[in-house]
Parts: sequence; C-alpha cells; structure tokens
Amino acid sequence: MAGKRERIAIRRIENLTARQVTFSKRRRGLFKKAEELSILCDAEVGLIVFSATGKLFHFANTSMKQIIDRYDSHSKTLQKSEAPSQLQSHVDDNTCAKLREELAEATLKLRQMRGEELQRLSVQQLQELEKTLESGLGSVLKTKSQKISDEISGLERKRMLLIEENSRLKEQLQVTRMARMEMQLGADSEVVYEEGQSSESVTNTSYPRPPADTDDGGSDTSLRLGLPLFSSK
Amino acid sequence: MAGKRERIAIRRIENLTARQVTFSKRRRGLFKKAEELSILCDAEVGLIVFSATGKLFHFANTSMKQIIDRYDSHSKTLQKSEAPSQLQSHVDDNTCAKLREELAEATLKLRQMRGEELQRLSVQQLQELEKTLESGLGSVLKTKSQKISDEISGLERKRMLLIEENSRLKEQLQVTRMARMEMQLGADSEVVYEEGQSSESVTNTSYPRPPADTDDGGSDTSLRLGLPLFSSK
DNA sequence: AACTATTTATAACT
DNA sequence: TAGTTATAAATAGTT
Repeated sequence: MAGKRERIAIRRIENLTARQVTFSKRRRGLFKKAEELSILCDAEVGLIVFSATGKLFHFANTSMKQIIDRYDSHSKTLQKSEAPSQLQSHVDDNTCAKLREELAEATLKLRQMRGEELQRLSVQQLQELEKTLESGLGSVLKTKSQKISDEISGLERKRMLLIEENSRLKEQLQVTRMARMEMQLGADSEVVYEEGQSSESVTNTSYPRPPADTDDGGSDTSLRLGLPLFSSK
Repeated sequence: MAGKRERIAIRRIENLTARQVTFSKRRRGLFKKAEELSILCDAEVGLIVFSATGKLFHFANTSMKQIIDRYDSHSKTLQKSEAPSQLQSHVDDNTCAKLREELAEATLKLRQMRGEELQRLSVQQLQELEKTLESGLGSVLKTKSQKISDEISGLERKRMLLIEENSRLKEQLQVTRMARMEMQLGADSEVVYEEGQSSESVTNTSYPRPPADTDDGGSDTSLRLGLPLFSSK
C-alpha cells in the first residue's frame, strides 16, 4: 500500500540509507541521460561523479582525457598541475583564484544558512548561526508584513475612491432619473411603476455596469494584485 | 490537436533543427539532474558538454579543477603536465566575469538571508526566503541539540569512569592505610589520632591530591570542554 | 517560447 | 540490493 508519494525537496538527504539508495537510482538515471544526449545530439559529454563515500563513477562518450583537454582549452582556468608549471602566475590568476575562494566561502555559508554542512561547526558557531538566522527571519517577517500592509492600504484606498465615485455616480443617476421622471410626468401616467424599479436598482447598486468603465478596470487590477498574496501561503 | 507522440529511438537525430532543439532541452534537464544529485546525495559532480557546434557547457558543484584533479588521482593515468603550458597563458575573461557574477549573487543572497536588502523582494519571494530560513534554523537547532547531547553523553561517560577509578583508589588507599596501621600498632601508640584524621579525609575525598595525578588532569580537561557550552547561551 | 500527450524517472514501500 | 507502484518530471511533437 503506497503512502504519500511526493517529490522530495532538493536538499541534502539526512538519512544515510535513503541517501545511498537515492544516489544509486539517480546516478543511473543521470548517466543514462548523459549517454542519450551524446548520442542523440552528437555532443561530446564527460561526466564525473564522486559519491559521498569517495567512490568514483564516470562517463565519456569519447575519452575523458580528450574531453578534459578540450575543456581546458576552452576555459583556461583549471591549470596548476602540482609541481612543474608555475610559470604563468598572472595577476589575473590571482584575481580569479581569489574570486573562486570567496565564492566557495560564500556558497558554504549559504549552504550552512540553509541547514546543510552543519556537522563541522562547533556548538558556539551553531549558536551564532542560529542568532543570525533568527535575526534574518525577523527582518523577513517584518518586511513581509510591511509589504502586505502596504498592499492592503493601497487596496483600501482604491476601494474608498471607488466608493466615493460610486456615490457620485449614484447621485448623478438619481438627478438624471428625477429629471426624466419630471419630464415623463407630464406625458405618461405609468411613470410611477418605472420609478420604483429604478430607485431600487440604484439603492442596491446591482446594475451590471456602472457608467464609467475605467474604474471597473482599476478595481480588477487591484484584486489581481492582492489575492495571490494570501492564497500562496 | 497533437498527433502521435512517441519516444524517439536513441540514435543521432538527423534533422539539424530538431537536433538543436533536443540538445537544448535535454542539456537543461541533464544539468538540472546533475545538480540535484550533488545536492541530494552530497556527491561531487562534474559535467562537461560540448555541443555538436563546439559550444561548451559545464557544471561542477565544487570546482571543475578540483573534480578533475580528484579524477586524475583516482584513475592514476594522465596526471602530471599533459599540456599545461599553452593552456595557462591567460585567464578566460568569461570565467572571471562569471565568477564575479556568481559571487555577487551569492553575496546578495547572504545579505538577504541576514535580513538586508529585502525591499526589492516580492511578498512571494519573501515567503520563500522565510521558508528557507525556518528550515535552516530547524536544521541548526537540531544539529546543535545533537552536538550538545553528544557532549553531555561524553562528559557523563568520563564522569562515570572517574567515579569508578575514584572508588578503586579509595579502596587501595584503605588497604594501604590498614596495612600501615597494623604495622604501626606494634611500634607507636600515637597512631590512633593520626588514623582518625586520615580516615575522615578518605571518606570525604577532600585531600588535595589523589595518589594518581593523570586522572586529575583528565577531570580538568572534561570540565574545560563542558562548561562553556552552557554559559555561552 | 508555449503547450500537452506521453514517456521516464523516481520516492516510498516490499 | 532489487522489484513495484503511484506520482512527479522530462520531453517529443506540435502550435
């Protein structure tokens, strides 16, 4: 009997067994797709995977050496073979290396803030991280509240404007109808019945269209902006 | 409506346009899956793809250089300097620019996670951020609890060992004193007073130094490791 | 690029 | 580790 069978979130699987099983399955799928791409589209594909336990898996439709060489010749950044050639230590290399280092550091911090790679941290560091996250979360909640509040205020303001306009229109309509009624009083005796109908309609504002179309459109826009905010939680 | 929509056979797509379209679609899918594998299973993944037209696409969750180096050290074949001299003549501007871009993005994300630069985010994005932060915070708390629990267990274990050793030492001391007492009973009459002092000391374990110094040092170490955990909250 | 009918991949379960 | 199945994702053919 199957339970709930949903897509997992893309973050490190904490359970060791589950992680290994998923690794096996997805690795197979990935290599299959790599091979298919190389065949279908006449592409040169090289894929290297090290499991968390350090085991190596690799695929190359031509040869890995060839692919790596070709990669090197395209992105001339991953050089520095152990000993011999340190000849080309340009300023650019340093800049690039520094950038890479900073990026690696930032990426690690991001992962840690997302709850990954925490094992290596001390309790002290974890507490600092916790404090940072709580603070960040607080700011986010505050900003979100502010934005929602702003949107609500905006909608309320628009609503008030519409209500005002509506009143004005009702008044105008009333005046118009009164004028028409007076005109008709002198020419037709059935006016009384017709007036009752109209008066009721105005009071309930239940006529399909107000005279001005532009305001109706504005109202629609407001609703479209506002509603998803609360349905997406 | 749609006609027959079957899986294509896995062989080179002859039609150029179809091949290019399929390449685009499948390449995206492949890279996505490569990234997912690296995140989900904590694997090191490097993927290099050259299109039929010679364009390079690549992905590495760490750094391609690191992965290739690791691959080389595993396959133990094409290490050393294959053709490093011509490759390293200059750093690819694109790579450097890309690095800079990625770093900027990572830095922005970090700042946003810390609660800065939130104004430009939509409510939707703020909610995603909130979810991420809550999730990260949960992981941090979980990890911290685990670590503290581990430390407590370790301390408890050490404490038990010390108690054991303490008992053993007391016993030994008792035996030693008894023997000494017996020896002195025949030679000196002042023994009774001295014995009373000593006996009380043993019972309270309040003498400055137990006979074995090594154990005392171990105890100090435990305390130094343990106490800061709880005073730093 | 966008849209779907289908095929695949795969998460949870055996 | 390998199979099964319900469901999510990818994608081939089309617009």
